[in-house]
Amino acid sequence: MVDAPERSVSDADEEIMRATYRALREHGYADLTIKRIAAEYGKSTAAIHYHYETKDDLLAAFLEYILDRFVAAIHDVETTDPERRLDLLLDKLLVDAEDHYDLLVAMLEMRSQAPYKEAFGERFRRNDEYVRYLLRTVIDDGIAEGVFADADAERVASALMTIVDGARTRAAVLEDPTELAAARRVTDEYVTATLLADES
Amino acid sequence: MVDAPERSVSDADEEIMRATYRALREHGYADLTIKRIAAEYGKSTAAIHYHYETKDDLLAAFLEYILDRFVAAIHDVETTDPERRLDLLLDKLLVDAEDHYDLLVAMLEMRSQAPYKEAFGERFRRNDEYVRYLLRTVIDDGIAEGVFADADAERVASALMTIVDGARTRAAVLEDPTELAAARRVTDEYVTATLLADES
DNA sequence: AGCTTCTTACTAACCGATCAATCAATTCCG
DNA sequence: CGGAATTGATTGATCGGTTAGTAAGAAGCT
Repeated sequence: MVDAPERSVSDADEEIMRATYRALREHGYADLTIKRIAAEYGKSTAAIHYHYETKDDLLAAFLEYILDRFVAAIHDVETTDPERRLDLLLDKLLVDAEDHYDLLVAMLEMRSQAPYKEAFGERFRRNDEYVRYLLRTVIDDGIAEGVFADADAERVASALMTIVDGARTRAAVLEDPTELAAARRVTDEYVTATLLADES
Repeated sequence: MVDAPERSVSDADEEIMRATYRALREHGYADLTIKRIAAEYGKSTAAIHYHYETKDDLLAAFLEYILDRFVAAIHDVETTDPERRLDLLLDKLLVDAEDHYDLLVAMLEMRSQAPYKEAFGERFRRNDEYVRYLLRTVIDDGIAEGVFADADAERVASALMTIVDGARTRAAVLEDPTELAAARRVTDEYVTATLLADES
């Protein structure tokens, strides 16, 4: 009953995910090897294989882990006021990414492998649908409350996500984090033009 | 004088570029090996190394080759009417990409390696600046001719490129080519709202 | 004692790159 | 003109290195 330390059964798993995270930021996805993950883990490569049969299994688990963290981060936007909530969501999607440039690059690498790794594609699509759902919902709420003009919430959400992904890709590829802040202003312009175009 | 065949000095180079292009579309950048390029080339791997010292050299040459083709394609937009020219440029950037999905994916892979391969980053930045110059110029021309409303051409061009890159990333990652056409409509909306907002 | 966890040592496959050797075409020279 | 020398292009074999994954047994915990 002395479960005080409460090192849960999958305690090692959590540490391996963290080690993978560090190795990924340090070496990038293309140069992410089991050896390097093991080095961060502080144990042998075989120890990794004890917990995860194949590298693919580990990577799939890691993608689950990292996207769950992302969802958790975006989930703590609790404001219900539609205009404020949309602002905060876009901040999470664009502004917060500035502090994690290495991760931004690595995630772009992983995303570029989606067409070749079905597990990746599936998980990225699911995440995409979740974000789209959040955006569509807040927009629809705003329309229902009358603070947003009548608009096609689905299309507006898609447009915003395209801008978000464009900014992330450009920030990573051009090694220019200011792309994110610039895109944040574009989303504001877009929101103002399409959702706040009141003819009062 | 009988230079009829005219197999130019760098004839082999051209064929290797084409072989690389085929191998890239077929296997993707991550799985692009000299062996696979040689297979497409129809000769041995050593034959590749005879023409290009290292794999990096070959890849740098290929990126030059493929981006030169892109520039050539975008260059044949000769219309001078600003509104029409902007439309055609955006068509080249978004609509035409639909026919080359495999290349779209591979180019995203290569772009994601820009932070690790300075030669890539440099070349991608140069290409980016060229596209930005084209867009800025056509917008400034339109403003000068009075067909576009007064606007910050640099910022509008950046916004359009963010949308373009977002659509390309999403089309590749989500394996959904319709993202491109959808983004094309967003650019139209954006152009209408920022450049054609005449209060006649 | 017995189960979980881990290490050491290993394999098989693949990678980019290098090597000497070969062949065909071209150039040089008497 | 014609043989000799040179050059460009290519092959097959191989090298050193790295990869993911495996096998067998030791350590440690309960």
